[in-house]
Amino acid sequence: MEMRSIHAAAELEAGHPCVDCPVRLLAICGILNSEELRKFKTSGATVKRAPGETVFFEGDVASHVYNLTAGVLRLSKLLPDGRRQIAGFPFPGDFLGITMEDEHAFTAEAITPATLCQFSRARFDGFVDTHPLLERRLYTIAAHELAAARQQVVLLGRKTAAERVASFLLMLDARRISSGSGEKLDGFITLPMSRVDIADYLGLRIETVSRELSALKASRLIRLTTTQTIRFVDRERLEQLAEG
Amino acid sequence: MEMRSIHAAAELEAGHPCVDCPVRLLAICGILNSEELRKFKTSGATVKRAPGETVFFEGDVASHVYNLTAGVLRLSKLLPDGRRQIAGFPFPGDFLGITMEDEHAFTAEAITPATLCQFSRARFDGFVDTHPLLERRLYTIAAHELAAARQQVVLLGRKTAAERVASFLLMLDARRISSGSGEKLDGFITLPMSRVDIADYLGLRIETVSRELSALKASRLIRLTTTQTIRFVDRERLEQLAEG
DNA sequence: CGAGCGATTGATCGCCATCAAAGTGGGTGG
DNA sequence: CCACCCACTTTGATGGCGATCAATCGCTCG
Repeated sequence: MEMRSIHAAAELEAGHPCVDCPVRLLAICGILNSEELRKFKTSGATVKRAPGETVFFEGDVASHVYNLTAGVLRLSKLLPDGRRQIAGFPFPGDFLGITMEDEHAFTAEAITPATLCQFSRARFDGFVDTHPLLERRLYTIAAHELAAARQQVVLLGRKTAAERVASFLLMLDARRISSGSGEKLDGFITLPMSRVDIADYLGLRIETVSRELSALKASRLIRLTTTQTIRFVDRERLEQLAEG
Repeated sequence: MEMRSIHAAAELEAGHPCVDCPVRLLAICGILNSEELRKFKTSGATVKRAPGETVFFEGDVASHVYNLTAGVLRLSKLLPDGRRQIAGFPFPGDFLGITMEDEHAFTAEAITPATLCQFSRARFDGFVDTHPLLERRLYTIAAHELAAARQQVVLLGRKTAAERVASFLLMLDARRISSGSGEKLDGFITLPMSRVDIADYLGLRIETVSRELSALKASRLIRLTTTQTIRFVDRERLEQLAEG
């Protein structure tokens, strides 16, 4: 993998914006060779967002698609009275823009400083038409997101507060992204999002999330190094709890 | 549409099993011409299931994919202690088998008498490889299912019992399938599933579903002709309720 | 050092679950 | 044809989990 990464970078001319892309092989671009990638890239642009800033709002015309190269986002939807549900936390390498609708169904906001590759949807669709492998890749991504969404459906429909929090921690660990540092310390996870975001993802209130984390700590299943850093002490019991 | 249907049927040799398929144009096969369809079909088989019978269990090796041609199914998952969550109700024309995993994540069972076209996954994948339009169609289906799943996430995470039931009725109406009869009576819907199934889809208990339906009836938003047949009396207020 | 925001902890409330019982309808056998 | 049965649904009474209201803690930044 290390080898492939170096090799792929070498294929690209110096100064090509994708040379340094940290998620090049992870993301949809990973299946394109350098010549294709150059053509692809010319139709795009790099955009940055500070924490709290929005990439697009629900209801916006879905005129672009994005590839997240750095940082963490949240995908959320508001009910008329202000209730909020978060449908997911895109991480580096994730693709935004799988929809058949004209408008975005969810708002995408940065949680940490974020960098995205932006492409016009029309141009992107045209590019996909001529690259079957890219279409295949999109299908694979959609299938994975569908599986994740249905997992969240089970969590929200039938799990208790304690089970939801346990499931969430393990899910974050499975992604194994230590936001910011990029390191992968075994048995540790960093929570890039606030308690409010966690609550809105799990269908709970912030006080309940806090209480359940404290309970997990008291039961010696986890340890809270800082508010944002969690160490797994007894992963097996955590997994049992998460599965109900 | 009527014309196209007749024309398409005429292209097929007599006795071809797809001639009479009621969802031919709706389903994935709709994009294939007759020659392709014949090759495709030879790799498949027709299977039938009575209400309550299973098409596949969660955990089963996903050795086949299916196209539902008649009837209604439920996609469900059990937690170890018996809690059940239903992730969706496949209707005629729906495709089953979007997954990148080796095993099915959900159990698929018939709610009404059901008929499915079954294909070996390996053969199906091979067929998809040589038919980009089919791949495109699969991506479209996956995108729609993802949107539906995320809508359910919002419902389960943030809506009240009354809002969930109202949303559910409107969602069924949007599909506009009167199970069994195939008729589309405006302002009526037929519920092919039991109260238990509705409850397990909405993350509620059966008593709560029953109470909320009674409350909607008392508020004159709906009328219950039979337990399985619902008439919309005030759709606008129902929609307001459903959106929170 | 104080202001301010996010997180935690405590006290109480309310929605939906649970427990319980009665109503309804469809199928079967006498 | 009717009586019974059984499963499903509805309605009623009570309870508990997580929400809400409220206070304090603790960290960051000015």
